[in-house]
Amino acid sequence: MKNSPKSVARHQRTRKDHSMETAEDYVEAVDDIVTATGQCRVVDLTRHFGVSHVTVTRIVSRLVREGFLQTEPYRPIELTNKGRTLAAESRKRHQTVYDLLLALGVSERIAGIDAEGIEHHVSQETLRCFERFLKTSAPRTDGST
Amino acid sequence: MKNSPKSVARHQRTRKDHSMETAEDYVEAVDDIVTATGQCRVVDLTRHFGVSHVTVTRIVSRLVREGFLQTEPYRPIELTNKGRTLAAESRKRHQTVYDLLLALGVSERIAGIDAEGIEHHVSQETLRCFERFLKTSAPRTDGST
DNA sequence: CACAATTTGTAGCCTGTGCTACAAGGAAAA
DNA sequence: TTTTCCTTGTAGCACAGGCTACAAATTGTG
Repeated sequence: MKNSPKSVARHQRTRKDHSMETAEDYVEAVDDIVTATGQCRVVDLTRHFGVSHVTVTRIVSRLVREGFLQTEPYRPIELTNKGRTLAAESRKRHQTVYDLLLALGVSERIAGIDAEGIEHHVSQETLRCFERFLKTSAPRTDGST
Repeated sequence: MKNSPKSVARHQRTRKDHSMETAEDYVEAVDDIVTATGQCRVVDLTRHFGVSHVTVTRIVSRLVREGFLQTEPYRPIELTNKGRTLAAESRKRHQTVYDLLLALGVSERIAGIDAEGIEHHVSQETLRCFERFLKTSAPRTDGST
C-alpha cells in the first residue's frame, strides 16, 4: 500500500492540465485584448506573452482545432462560445484567487504573479471555499483599491 | 500601455516553472520512498506517478544532469544535497498549502489534489502569509489527523 | 501606384514528457 | 545451475511549446 492509487491520480491530473493551462491563459488574453482594443491579432498575443509569433501561431492553431478560438489567415483571432465560456470561468477563478491572496496579506505585485500560477489548479470545491472565506472574513466589499 | 511588461514577466515565469515542477515532484517522491522503504527504484517512481518506466528513466536522467539526483545503472536512485534541500522546501510548501485548504473548509480529498497543483506556484511571501493565517486563525495546533 | 514596414505563415530545429516494443541485466525459483 | 520473472535500458514515435530564418501577405507611406 506504499504507492497509493491516490497519488497516481493526482499526478496524472497534474500532467493532463498543462495544455489546458495554456488554453486558459490564451482565451483570457484574447478576451482581454478584444475588450481593450476591439480585436486580437497574433502580434498582440506575441507581446502579451513575450513569446515569438511562431509559438503564438501554433498554439492558436491548436486552440482552433480544439474549438476554443476561430480565425482565418491574416485575420483577427476570435473566441468561440466554448472559448468565451472558458475565458469567463478562468477570469473568475483568477479574480477569486487574487482576492484571496490579498485578503491573506499578500502584496498586489506578488498576488498577481502567484495567482497566475495558482488559478489553474483550483477546483470548483476549493473555489467555493475561497469565495465563502472572502464573504465571511474579508469585509472589504468596496473600493479599498 | 495595453500590453504591460508585467503580464509578460508573469507568463515567462509560469512557462519556466514547468520543468521545475517536475523536479519538485520527483525529489519529493524520491524522499518519500526512501524514507518509507529504504531505497527508491525506477519502478517505485513508475508506480507513484503512474507513468511508464521510460518516462521515469528519462526524467531521472535530466534530474541527475541538473544535480538533484544521483544514480548508476541498475542501482537505486538517491538524492543529492541539492535534491534534499529542494525536497524539504517542496514538502513544507505542500503541507502549508494543504493545511490552508483544510482551514478554509476544503475536503481532505480535494485539498490533496489541489495542493499538488498549487504548491509549485506559491512564492515565499505568499507562503509566509499562509503560515501567518494558519497560526492566527486556525488554532488546530495538534493531532487532529 | 510602388515601395517600405509590419504582420503572418512556413520550414526546420530543440527540449520535455508521454508512449510501445524490444533488449539486456539482476534476482528469485525450479 | 538454469530458467523464469522483474527491472532497467534503448530505439523510435507523438505532441506541446520554445526558437531562428526566410517567405508571403497586408498595411501604411511617399
